[in-house]
Amino acid sequence: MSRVEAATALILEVFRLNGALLAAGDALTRDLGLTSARWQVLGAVALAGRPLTIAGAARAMGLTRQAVRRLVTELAGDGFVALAPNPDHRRAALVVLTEAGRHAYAAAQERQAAWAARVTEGCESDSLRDATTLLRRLRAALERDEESGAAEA
Amino acid sequence: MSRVEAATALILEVFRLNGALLAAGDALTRDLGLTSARWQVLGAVALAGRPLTIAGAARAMGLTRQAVRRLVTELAGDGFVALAPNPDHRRAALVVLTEAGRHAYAAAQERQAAWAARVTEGCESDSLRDATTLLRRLRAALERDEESGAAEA
DNA sequence: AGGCAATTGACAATATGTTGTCGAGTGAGC
DNA sequence: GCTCACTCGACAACATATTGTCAATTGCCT
Repeated sequence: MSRVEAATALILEVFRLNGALLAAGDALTRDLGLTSARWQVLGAVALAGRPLTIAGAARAMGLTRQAVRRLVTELAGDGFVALAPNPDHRRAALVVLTEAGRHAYAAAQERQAAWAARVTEGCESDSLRDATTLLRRLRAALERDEESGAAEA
Repeated sequence: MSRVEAATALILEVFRLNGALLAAGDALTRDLGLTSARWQVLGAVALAGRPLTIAGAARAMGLTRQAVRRLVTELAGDGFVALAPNPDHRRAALVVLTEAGRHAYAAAQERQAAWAARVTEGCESDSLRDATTLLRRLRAALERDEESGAAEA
């Protein structure tokens, strides 16, 4: 199997795994009023160390501002986050977790830890790390390729 | 870093890479009238070895029938595929590539090979294979976990 | 034959994410 | 201070994919 074939197989598996992970995350957090996407937003805000704007959270998650904005609007409507005035920028409010948001996120995180331990049973930590490193490198190369002359090929 | 932390990092990277791959595939095939999703449907049909129904293609791709149905309807509208009567099942028609479909898929495949060779430069084939194997195992464990008692946890 | 469970395509509702566009706000350079 | 490029949130349009539901079809079991 050539390198290109191996890469193609990896890509297709990433697509499948992505779908399966989203489904698993949805199931894991459904009764908390969360979904995979909403949970990930809470995580970005919770783990940032400092308050984030919508655009900042989007950068932290690798999504577009617009996608995160929609999720934040919904999360705010459901009381998981609130928008606090930003002293440094009148227009770009800061997304902060409410008590309910912290609570839901903590519950989700607990479940995820148990779940992750379960499904990675028999996996070496090193293998997981190696795979992560490879995917990261691949994505870096891919993004480099895009912004270079790939468009006019 | 614990196994759970390593798994979490891997999961987040899968989400990001998935998004980046979709964007790259869209850019790669835009002028052919394709997208990542449509291209993948053509691939499933082209590589199956035998004619596929919509549900069969969905299974081959790891998506739902409904998602594939929509794409097939659009692809048929654009002349990339056609629906042929299925001798074995009056209701479930067979998806077949048209001449235009074969043409577009071949062009996309050529570009993808060059692209994959470019972005995997410096990656060992073995590393790609190992990562694929790990992701596959992870997904298998995940799907096993779902259908077992994970829902009532 | 007759019934029944599983599969299939269709349709609807919803969630997620992208691109494109716009005006408001910010900050650096002049 | 002015301008100009950049960033930001908002809005709209669209692509992708899921769940839920339904009736038609099929094949198995009795």
